[in-house]
Amino acid sequence: MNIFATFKSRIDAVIGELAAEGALPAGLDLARVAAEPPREASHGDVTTNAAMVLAKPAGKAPKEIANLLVARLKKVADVTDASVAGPGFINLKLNDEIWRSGLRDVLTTGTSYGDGAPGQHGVINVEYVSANPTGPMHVGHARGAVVGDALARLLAKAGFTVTKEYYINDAGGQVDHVARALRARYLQALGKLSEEDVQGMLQRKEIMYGGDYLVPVAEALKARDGDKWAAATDDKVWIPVLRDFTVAYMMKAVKEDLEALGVHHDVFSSEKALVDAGKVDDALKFLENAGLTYTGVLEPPKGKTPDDWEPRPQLLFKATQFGDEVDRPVKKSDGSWTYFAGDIAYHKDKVDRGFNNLVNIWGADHGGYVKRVQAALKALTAGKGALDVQLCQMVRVLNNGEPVKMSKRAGTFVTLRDLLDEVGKDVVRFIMLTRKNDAPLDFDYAKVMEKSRENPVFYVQYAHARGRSVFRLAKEMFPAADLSDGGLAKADLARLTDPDEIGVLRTIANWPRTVEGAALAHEPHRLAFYMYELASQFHGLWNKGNEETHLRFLQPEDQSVSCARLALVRGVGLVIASGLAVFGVEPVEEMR
RNA sequence: GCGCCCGUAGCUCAAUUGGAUAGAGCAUCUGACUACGAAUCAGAAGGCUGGAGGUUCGAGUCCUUCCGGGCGCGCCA
Repeated sequence: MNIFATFKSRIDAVIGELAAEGALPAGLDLARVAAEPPREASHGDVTTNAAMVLAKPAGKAPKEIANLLVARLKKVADVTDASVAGPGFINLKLNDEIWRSGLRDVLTTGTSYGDGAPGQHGVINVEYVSANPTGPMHVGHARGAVVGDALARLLAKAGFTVTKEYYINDAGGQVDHVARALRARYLQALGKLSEEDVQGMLQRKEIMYGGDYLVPVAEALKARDGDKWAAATDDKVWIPVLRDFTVAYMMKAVKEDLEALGVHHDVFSSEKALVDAGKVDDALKFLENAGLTYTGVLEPPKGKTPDDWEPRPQLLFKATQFGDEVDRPVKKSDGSWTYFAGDIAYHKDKVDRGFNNLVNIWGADHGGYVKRVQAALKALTAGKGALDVQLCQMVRVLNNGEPVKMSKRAGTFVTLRDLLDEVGKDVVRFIMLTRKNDAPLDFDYAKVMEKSRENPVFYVQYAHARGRSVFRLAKEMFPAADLSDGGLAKADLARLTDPDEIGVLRTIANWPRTVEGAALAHEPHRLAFYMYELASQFHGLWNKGNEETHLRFLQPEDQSVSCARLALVRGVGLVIASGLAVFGVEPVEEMR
């Protein structure tokens, strides 16, 4: 039960009554009326802006409306007081019992507390990672993977039906380049080239990928095929073979990395399969029939004409009709499709599979690409499809403040494996979600393992572990008590009276709002801040008991109050566990 | 040059998406351990939200413009 949603509907009902009696105009739009927790706790328990947002449409002063509403709201269930404040806010004070009943909800629903009604928001497709199968996953991919996965879990929790998807860029020039690089490493494995030869080829740009991660791939190819491809001269023959071999090898590695990170996709879509099935041709035919493609010549970008610029007629998509700055090429000069053409086909494919609500998680370096894909989606769906692109900024990897250098070209970059080996899956996942994704993130090996309040993953886990340790002790202290969630739900929660105890219950009551808000905004990181806040309150309460012993959770002489407080401790634990589940992080039973 | 993102306490970041007196942590200062694990907690101090205009009951949030930073800008993906 979402307390704020409950009061939103009660407030709406009061407005409806007043309208029915003629005190307010009928048919007011209540969409902007909100029932929220006030920022300032001293303002009460629930605040509403109703009087202010209705002032203009109702043609009355905010305070006048507020006074009308306050008189009625005082009589609404659970309200102990209502008052007008500031420019027309209405502050409601509630019976503490409402927070206690919120805690009972947590105990009876467990970690599904805060879930939206399944399917209430329809279907949605989240595409993330989509790393090129040309090398191992690095930190940048890891951030996208975690953000996408957490967002998908969050959306599911809020009541979306979610499909998690990965787009494999296994067509086009990059995978051919990898095939050529693999050929060099293969010849090296056969003893026909030296390391110096390979580095020379790299410097002369004869091959584009030089990382030694291709060495084991070459060994594997040699193990399978011997020297079968050593003498092959026709690159139409050997490139497809080596390319497919690399792609398969890399995708296997990528999937293993994702598995180790706890990321699972429902669907893997292959660009090559799309091309082979003729879907790119179909999609472009679709746009052509709609009159949205033409052959034209693009102007060079203003103020920055590339050295080798030459005007060239190309097949273009009329992206400007859908909000993009320029029309975008869909065909290369050699007649093959551009990457964008493939992406048009891919997004059409998603739409054809029934998805009109799409989210893509990309690296920030693809920011310039967003508008054209959104334009394409509008063109493909007659404006009905929605595509939100969440861009992930850089991750700076540090060790005790020292930057760890990354360069994919030189083959030295921080891989996802490095991260996992260094700090573990749960820490990687949590830290990646402690910033909004469009802000750069510092990932410091040393700091994320620190056991201090500065380290949010530790701080939140510590709160959970502390709660568990109370239960271990409680079982010894009250062997006969029913400490199951169901048993605690029956505890006499009226024994929870301290303002800080009620404060924790307030935060717990805010969890469903937080989940829904974060889901609709596509911002999973909000849950990290929520969990930190809840942990902070819990630690505060714990420590208060150090000085005021009557506030300690366990009172050996008073099982009734102990059980009420255990219910609170359990509620905190369940909400934290529920947030960590969205993050794909295991709550710990004890700190080691 | 153009487009997108960003600019909040000395530092790292929040701010319920347009709400009330802009909040946390670190660092600084002051306190609390014969403990429910102090790996923590309580308190103090710290601000012209980059600058200037505008929109309205109300702006860190929206619009315009300038300054500063990041990313990108036709046959890479």
